[in-house]
Amino acid sequence: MSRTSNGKSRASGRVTLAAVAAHAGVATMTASRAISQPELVSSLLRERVEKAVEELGYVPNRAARALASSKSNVIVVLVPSLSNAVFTAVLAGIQDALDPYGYQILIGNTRYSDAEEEKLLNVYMQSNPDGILLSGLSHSKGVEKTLATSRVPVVSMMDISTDPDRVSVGFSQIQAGYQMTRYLLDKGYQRIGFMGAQLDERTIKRQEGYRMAMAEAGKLDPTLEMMVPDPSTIALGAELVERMHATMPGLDAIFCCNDDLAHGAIFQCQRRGIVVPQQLAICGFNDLPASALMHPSCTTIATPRYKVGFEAATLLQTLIRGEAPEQQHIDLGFTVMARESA
Amino acid sequence: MSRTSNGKSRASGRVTLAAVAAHAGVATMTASRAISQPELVSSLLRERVEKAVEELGYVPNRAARALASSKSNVIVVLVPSLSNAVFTAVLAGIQDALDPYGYQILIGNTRYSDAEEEKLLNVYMQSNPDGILLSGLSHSKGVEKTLATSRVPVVSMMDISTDPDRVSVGFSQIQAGYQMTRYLLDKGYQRIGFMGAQLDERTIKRQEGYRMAMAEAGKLDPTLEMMVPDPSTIALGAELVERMHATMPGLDAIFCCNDDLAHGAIFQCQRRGIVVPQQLAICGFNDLPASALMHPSCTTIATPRYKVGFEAATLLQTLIRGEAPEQQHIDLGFTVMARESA
DNA sequence: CTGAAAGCGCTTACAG
DNA sequence: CTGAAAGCGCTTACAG
Repeated sequence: MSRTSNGKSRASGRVTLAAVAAHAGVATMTASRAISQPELVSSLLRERVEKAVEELGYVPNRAARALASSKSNVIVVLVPSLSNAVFTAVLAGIQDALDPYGYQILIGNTRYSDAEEEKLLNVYMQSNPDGILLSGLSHSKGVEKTLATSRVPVVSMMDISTDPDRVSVGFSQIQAGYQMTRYLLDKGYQRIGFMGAQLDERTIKRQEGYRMAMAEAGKLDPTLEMMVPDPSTIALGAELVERMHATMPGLDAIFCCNDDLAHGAIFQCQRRGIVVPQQLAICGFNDLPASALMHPSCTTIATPRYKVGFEAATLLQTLIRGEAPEQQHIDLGFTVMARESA
Repeated sequence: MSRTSNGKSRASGRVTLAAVAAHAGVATMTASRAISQPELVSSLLRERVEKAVEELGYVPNRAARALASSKSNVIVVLVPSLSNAVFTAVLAGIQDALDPYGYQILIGNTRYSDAEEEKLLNVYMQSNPDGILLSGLSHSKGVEKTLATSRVPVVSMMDISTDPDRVSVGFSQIQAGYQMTRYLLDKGYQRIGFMGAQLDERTIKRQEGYRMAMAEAGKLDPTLEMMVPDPSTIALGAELVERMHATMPGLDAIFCCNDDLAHGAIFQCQRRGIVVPQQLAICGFNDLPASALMHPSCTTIATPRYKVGFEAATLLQTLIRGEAPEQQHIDLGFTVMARESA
């Protein structure tokens, strides 16, 4: 009806709340409430507003709402990889936990780089997020500073911290590395190698657990460790098992820091006629879907990645509401999956 | 300096552009320009503004910028899955193409549901996106309507359309299904089955290509098709190969609609002692990393998924700038990867 | 339960 | 090259 259009308007052309209100014959304020807090509006006016919304095809402007309310309803999630099935499962858990609450999730892929993480965080801070989910416990000084000055609630995922100033959801990467190695030792393997790639925080901690167990058994031998900075892939696992087999005499088992490497190692052994586990035992970490089904099936550690995402997002909401969490650090544990390959 | 703080302020507490300007002794407008279009500001003032930004730790408010400029710098991407490596590769391509231009990417996971896609799109429209990237060519009426009325540039990914009102980047799913089947026929296989899951648009089109080739060869037989709506997984491939082998007499090859199913089928054959490809040939679709490395290696179709994302995002930017694209439909092709399993 | 006014933090459109 | 004014489309904080 009352379409004000003087040539020099800056209006976007979209239907505004004011237009809806005019159409419904109420004040803008009433239209706003009818949409956001309908229980505060009489059913008569509420229905008129709803009808106007429908007829005009009104779409709320999120930027305007965020600016006026200084609540963005945005949650930032930073993960090291999107191609790694572990983190897509974490994301699924986050989405399922947040879905009913109308948050907009901003996903940042740090590509395992602290510098990239810092860059992404700084960009995402422009969106004034209500909360932040981070992967891992160790971050750049810049990230620590940004988080400290912004006072936005943060939950760390994948590992568990003991820091009273932090909130974390995950499991002990060191303990998991330790238990996998103990499993191999208990099975009687003598010369157990460690295959690590990417060299991110989690790889290093699993290696630390491996070393603890090996030292405890009096079998620690640094020449049995193969650590490379390349991204973890099946192809790399195939290549490294070849190198380890050739250069580490007497090697009878390999603890691969994740399942991709382990699968590649198993495939390569099949191709080369090395019988797994009789000639060489192989185990991995994460329990990806193929691990249970490949032949031989892959011994590994099952990790609660979906649950990590779900619980972390749930905990973050508690913090956003300003409530104190029941637990600041939630240990979701892990399970050794004994299968055919080791 | 001039900190105005009367008790009833609605200010967020964050450092504003106005504060930066005051600190630098310039007008807000000048501070704005020094940040967004520095070439329009004298170096003297520009440096004073930069210093103020640094000293105050200014973080721009993206909502305010979006509202004032009615440019969101947001690009919406809707994919059917985040756990499927195909779409994470597409996303990587999109991110690499968009990264230099400061867009914020809003990723929506439709979970292979048209209804979910419609819901997500409606929510994301509130962010007033500059452009939209969609997966596939077929969408709900609601989605079509929203896109038509909003007039936001859209590029469809994964398949190629011929519709002059659309813009698309991908390859012909039908042709790829046809060529894979022709490959099997040329190899001499007689009774070639089709294993399809999820029953999404792409599965259906690959099946269509399979049927074309089989009919052409006079070998089309509907009893050789196994179609189930469940999500495609390795476990499902293992289960379905078992059913097909048991119920389809004389079956000598299976075209699985994707690599997950094919890998599961190959693993299961190994477990059951069915020799691949001598007793049963298996091929897949997409060329996931494991396909080249597993034993036997998996014959499949290599798809340009990273490139689809990259080119689609590049094309979208052309549309956003209001330019006419050189080509409205970009066919990136595909490659039959002949390996050991078929 | 309803509404008029002011303001969120920026940029546009002018003017000089 | 610089700046004062107005406005983007909502919500907050009041008042009635």
